[in-house]
Amino acid sequence: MTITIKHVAERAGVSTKTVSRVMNGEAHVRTAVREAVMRVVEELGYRPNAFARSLSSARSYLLGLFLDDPAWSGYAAGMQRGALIRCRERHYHLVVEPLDTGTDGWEPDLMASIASLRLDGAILAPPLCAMPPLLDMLDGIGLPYVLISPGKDHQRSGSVDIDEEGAAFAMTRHLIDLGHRDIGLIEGIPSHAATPKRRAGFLSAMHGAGLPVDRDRIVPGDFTFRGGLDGGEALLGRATRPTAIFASNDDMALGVSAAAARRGIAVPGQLSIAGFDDGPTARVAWPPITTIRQPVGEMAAAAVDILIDPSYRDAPTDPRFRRELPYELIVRGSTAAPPPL
Amino acid sequence: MTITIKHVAERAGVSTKTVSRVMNGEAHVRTAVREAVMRVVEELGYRPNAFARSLSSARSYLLGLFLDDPAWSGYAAGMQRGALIRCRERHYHLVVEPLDTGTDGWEPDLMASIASLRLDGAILAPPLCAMPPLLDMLDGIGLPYVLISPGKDHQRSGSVDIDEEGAAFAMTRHLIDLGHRDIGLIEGIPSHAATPKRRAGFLSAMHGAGLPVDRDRIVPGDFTFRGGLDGGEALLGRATRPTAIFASNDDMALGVSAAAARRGIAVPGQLSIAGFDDGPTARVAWPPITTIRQPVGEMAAAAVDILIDPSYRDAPTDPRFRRELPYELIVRGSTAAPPPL
DNA sequence: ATGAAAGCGCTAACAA
DNA sequence: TTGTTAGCGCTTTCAT
Repeated sequence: MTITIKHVAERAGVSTKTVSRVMNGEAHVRTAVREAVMRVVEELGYRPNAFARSLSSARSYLLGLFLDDPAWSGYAAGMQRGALIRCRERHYHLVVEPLDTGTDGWEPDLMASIASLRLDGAILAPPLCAMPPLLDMLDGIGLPYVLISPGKDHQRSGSVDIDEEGAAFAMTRHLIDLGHRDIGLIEGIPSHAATPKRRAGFLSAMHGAGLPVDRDRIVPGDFTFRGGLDGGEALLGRATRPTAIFASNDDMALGVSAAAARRGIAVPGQLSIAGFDDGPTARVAWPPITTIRQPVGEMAAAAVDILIDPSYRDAPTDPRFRRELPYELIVRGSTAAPPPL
Repeated sequence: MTITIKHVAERAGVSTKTVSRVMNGEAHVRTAVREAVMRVVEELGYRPNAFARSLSSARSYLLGLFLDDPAWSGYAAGMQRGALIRCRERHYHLVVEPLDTGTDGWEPDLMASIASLRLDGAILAPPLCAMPPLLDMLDGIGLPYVLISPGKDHQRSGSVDIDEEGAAFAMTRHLIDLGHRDIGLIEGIPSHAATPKRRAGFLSAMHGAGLPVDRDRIVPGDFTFRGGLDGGEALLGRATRPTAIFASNDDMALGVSAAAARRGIAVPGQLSIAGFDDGPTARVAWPPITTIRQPVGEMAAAAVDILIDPSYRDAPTDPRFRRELPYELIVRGSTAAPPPL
């Protein structure tokens, strides 16, 4: 038989309401009573039933993490891990909702899930934060949400971000400082807010150093290994090829690495390669990839903190709910000085 | 205001119990009534409150996925994805519980979570299935569970598995068929049930082909890139080195690949490398890794099916709840004939 | 500071 | 085949 609040109340000689107060850390309980109750709780191993609690109170103690990441990459995994850990610390639970916004019909599914679980809030990972219809929908049903690395829409809600443009600038600067003059860029999926920002950082570093950027040095990508391979092939197949390639994430950097290997181009001797994210794959390569560390776990944790903040619901646009976390340039073996002319 | 079962009942002119029956697909409802109710449900956009349902029925419609994977590798991610998708199809929800059994104090946390969520069942990913104390604990509280790739303990409960030994045999055979005679093996973490099985498959293929296996051709590993790198260094640093290395998973195969690159050993020209799992990293390498495809997603889905089966709870040891899914040998660019002598 | 009573929205058991 | 009556275990409201 499961132990309920009644058992505890009876045993402690108080009312169930008092036990409830103690369990929720509410005020107006004498220390002696509080301690007595706690003792009985320990003794009996009482665990409040999450369903009963959610049913009677307005809160569900459940947060949703919405992901649209078909590749289920290290990025998504890191995000989830960070959110999960923080949720547990705060006595919340996390419900992961993988969406496939590429296919039709995701909307009712999501709605059903939200409605039946009475989520207290949601974390939207990119590229979902750049989907106004989704945000509108959430606004419509009054579900608070926090955006991770949003684009323009970050005014309407809390958000956690890094300085994408600054990071891309720093990486490009690193390559320039090594002596590179001709650098190629492989972009990310256009729908990700990070894509234009990373390009902007790249261009501003190049232009700031007085370096021209030829139109054919920027090629599209899709954040996958395959995309990096194709982008790398395109850049390395040109009559004159760049001495460095900046891929907009690590998986694509690995793709470039593979393209170089295929063509017998030594990395970093003849070609420097840079990535972005510092996901698990960046270290699982040879040479290991120079990249930008994005603290995905901490970003997710920060999002949880924001959602749990009792005042968030009423003032989601308050600037203090917009956080920017620091990135870090991680120099590894894939970048070096360009080959002598 | 949220729409409850009462609103639907009233509007449809039936009792709440009838609505409940319709929602749960129970029998004993006339088609006409069922349809009428469904229409109202659609009209009002009614979504049953999961908490109320769980509170009054014995079930929570929640399954737990217990993972102890500090690296949060592609393996764990694939497992989760598979479980998540199947859960959604079956109108269940998944709660992911990352455990750290390496550290003390995980037990009360887990217990609290299980108790307060009233999980209907749990999926135990390796190496948790090889932890008798955990299984005992779950048995103690009467929580049904399914083991993924268990070792000896698979008698006591439902399980989903592949033929680890057969798969390792097939991979070794593949290398032998290519002409390799001297093959190194990098093992996995000893606590994983798969480790001894994969070694057994390796040895039986070698011995079956009349090939000796020197003691120093088998080195320990830990399923990480770093471990593969070290293992590779060890094997490639010997006076005479093997012409092929079979790493017990993909991440380690990548490590071997890196070790080879470091020493200027061409893959597959001078060294063949094989992995296991066919996780995301196997394709994110150059050359791509020859490996064993383990259908992790389907394995997790199968585990969900078993847990949801109404008769599972009463007969967890029934053989029909022990499933073995097919593996597949995936030949990619990392294996080829050995170099001529 | 504490308690009694009344639900939260649903399903189980029983009745009709 | 359908409806009625009690709860599930907790929190809320309102007393005291």
